[in-house]
Amino acid sequence: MEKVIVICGPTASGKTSLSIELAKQIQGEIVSCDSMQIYKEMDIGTAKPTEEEKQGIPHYLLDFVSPEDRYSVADYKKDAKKAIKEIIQKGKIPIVVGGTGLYIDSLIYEIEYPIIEFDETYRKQLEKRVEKEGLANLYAEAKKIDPIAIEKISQNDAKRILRILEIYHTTGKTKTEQEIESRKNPPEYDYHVYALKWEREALYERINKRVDIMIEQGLIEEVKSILKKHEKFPTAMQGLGYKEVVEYLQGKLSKEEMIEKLKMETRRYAKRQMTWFRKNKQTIWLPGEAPIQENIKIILEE
RNA sequence: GCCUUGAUAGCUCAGUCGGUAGAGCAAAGGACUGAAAAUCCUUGUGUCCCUGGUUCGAUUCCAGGUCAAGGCA
Repeated sequence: MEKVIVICGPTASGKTSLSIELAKQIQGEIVSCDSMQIYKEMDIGTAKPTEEEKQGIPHYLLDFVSPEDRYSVADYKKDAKKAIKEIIQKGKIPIVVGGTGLYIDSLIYEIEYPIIEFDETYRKQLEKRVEKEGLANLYAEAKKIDPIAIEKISQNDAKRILRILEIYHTTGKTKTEQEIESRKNPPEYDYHVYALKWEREALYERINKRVDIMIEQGLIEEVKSILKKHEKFPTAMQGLGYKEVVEYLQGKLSKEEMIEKLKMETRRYAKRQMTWFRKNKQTIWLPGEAPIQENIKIILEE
């Protein structure tokens, strides 16, 4: 089984520089695993690696989706598998790098997502019903359809309640049934998962600094020009840095408040990422503050 | 200098007719299968400014002090 290296870790942990240095030394190519860096035009706020930073290393799944388009794990799984295959065929080693835990899991656990069209009309219909009838009604309905799945879901978790209804509506299957089917196949590659670890304080300091740099580099201008160019953003404007700047541009926050909020939200995001990555017991933890070469040594010894 | 008001959780503040205290926010921990940088769940946090008095018992009442804000000189 071919080996695939996975490098994850919270935001601002140094994944990019580690992965590029590693790729240079082992004839690797990089498959990004980041739900926001996929978008075109969103460069500063997503801390997308620049051409200079890439140092000639090919990067896949970066900068290829319009902010107007919808993109999901299912798309990611398909695109990432294709990229990995291509890299292996070239005789290079694939390095999956990114902080989107859900996307990483779709690969390392080989989760299958059958092809389903997204039913926008039905989603809107459900959202209207939430407004009119209240979420409790839909919760009750979801409970009837899939009592097992609903056990794990809070009565307030609108997204997941709607998803149970959506899956049933479009496939005629329950979420529980679908999840069982999705786990049928064993992983196609030998994934080696590494995660960068930092002391909380040190990581938070890096995050704060990174946000200041983003503002200096012109994040506000970037958001303005995206808003000018596009009208609808099904997911892109959920990105950290984008939604906060939008609030600032709408006059809901002062510039200082916006910057503070962005830092806070980014710290919280990093915390959620760490919770996610801790779950996977086969992950090998790398000290974030160690010299890059030392972490590469650990990876090469595996 | 005088008068008034305030001092309680990391922050903003509520409260205790005297039996050692609570909201929001922040924080910490967790969940996560087609929106995931999203969404959601759980949980603390205390010399109640200091010193003395009254009292079985004071964060609460009284006196003095310190600091802060406002007013008058």
